[in-house]
Amino acid sequence: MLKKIADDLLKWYDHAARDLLWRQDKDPYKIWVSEIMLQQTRVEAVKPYYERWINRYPDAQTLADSSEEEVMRYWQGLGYYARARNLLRGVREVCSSYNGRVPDDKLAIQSIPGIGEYTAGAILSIAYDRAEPAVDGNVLRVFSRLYCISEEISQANVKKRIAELVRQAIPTERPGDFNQALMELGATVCTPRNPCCSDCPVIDFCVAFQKQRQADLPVKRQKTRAKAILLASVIIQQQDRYLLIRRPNQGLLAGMWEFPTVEIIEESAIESSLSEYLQRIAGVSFAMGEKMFDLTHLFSHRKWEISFYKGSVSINEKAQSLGETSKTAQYGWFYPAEWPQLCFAGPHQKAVHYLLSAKNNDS
DNA sequence: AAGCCGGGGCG
DNA sequence: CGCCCAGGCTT
Repeated sequence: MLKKIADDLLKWYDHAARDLLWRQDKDPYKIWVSEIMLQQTRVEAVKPYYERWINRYPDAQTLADSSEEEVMRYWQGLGYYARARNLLRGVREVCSSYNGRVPDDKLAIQSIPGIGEYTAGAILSIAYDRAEPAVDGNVLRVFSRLYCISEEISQANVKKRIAELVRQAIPTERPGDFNQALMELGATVCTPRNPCCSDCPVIDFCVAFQKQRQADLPVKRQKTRAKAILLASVIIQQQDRYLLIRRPNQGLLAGMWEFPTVEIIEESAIESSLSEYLQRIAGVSFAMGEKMFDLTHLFSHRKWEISFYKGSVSINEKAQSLGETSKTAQYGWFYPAEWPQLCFAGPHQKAVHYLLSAKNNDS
């Protein structure tokens, strides 16, 4: 029975599998990169990033030798930026402690930063032909339906049970293809909404389909809604350069650049709040100008509503502050021509596009 | 166990 | 608009 599921699934996979760059060889480093990029990220979004990445960093050593600054630029726009930092750390660890070879041991590989339960199983099965489960959101959904599991799937014991069910079904011949086939099925047929059961290669084994419960599964607890936050940002220009500030090294959008921004607590206190902030961060006196535009940006757990204003700083302190720009500074004055070299926080990247296109229309 | 961490596509 | 995605780490 389990054997038949694996056979049918693999037969389906052999003709239904999408042609993806990272499926062209089993280089553990390349599989690793693809799995990290694919975490919580759709295949279509990953494609261009993966291609550019492999062209620039074809092997672990090349990546290990690169600067975090540059690596972050190659990741810019993909989201979840800790993934890139962990990948760089992990690759450096592999080069220094494992002689450049990605470990094939479950315990060792899972101790590498950024590689957890799922990614460990994915790399071991795909790159090393090891019969390890790789249980991601797709597999949880597929199995919750196959076995009609109606408990909440984020619970640790439910995940563990599903991992064991997968383990029992893994064929020894093609464990990597089997895991990928499960994910492919979840991504293209056994989808979250409107699963296409008529196309399913394992419909005969699906308990949820037999009970017509597939639309009710998997059961997930509801997430807390994104909290709205009001922000004010200022565009400050001095002699063709603009003031930018680097966000703290921890937390949301860590270490990325943005226009000076404060949270609006009191509508009437925007200017004083910005003044205090700019005095503290950059040591300049500030005067607010006209409003330029509004912008909203939705994260998974937060919603930013930003108003952008023009602003200026006092002449006296200008000369002093213009000299402060440096790569490691928490703030700096940059020409628009330098902006493309910087990692902007998502919402501010939108503002940059707006400003640059407005500039081009002027000239 | 729950919260944090991005960005985009889709119904 | 809300949901979800080839999750991992921190608290």
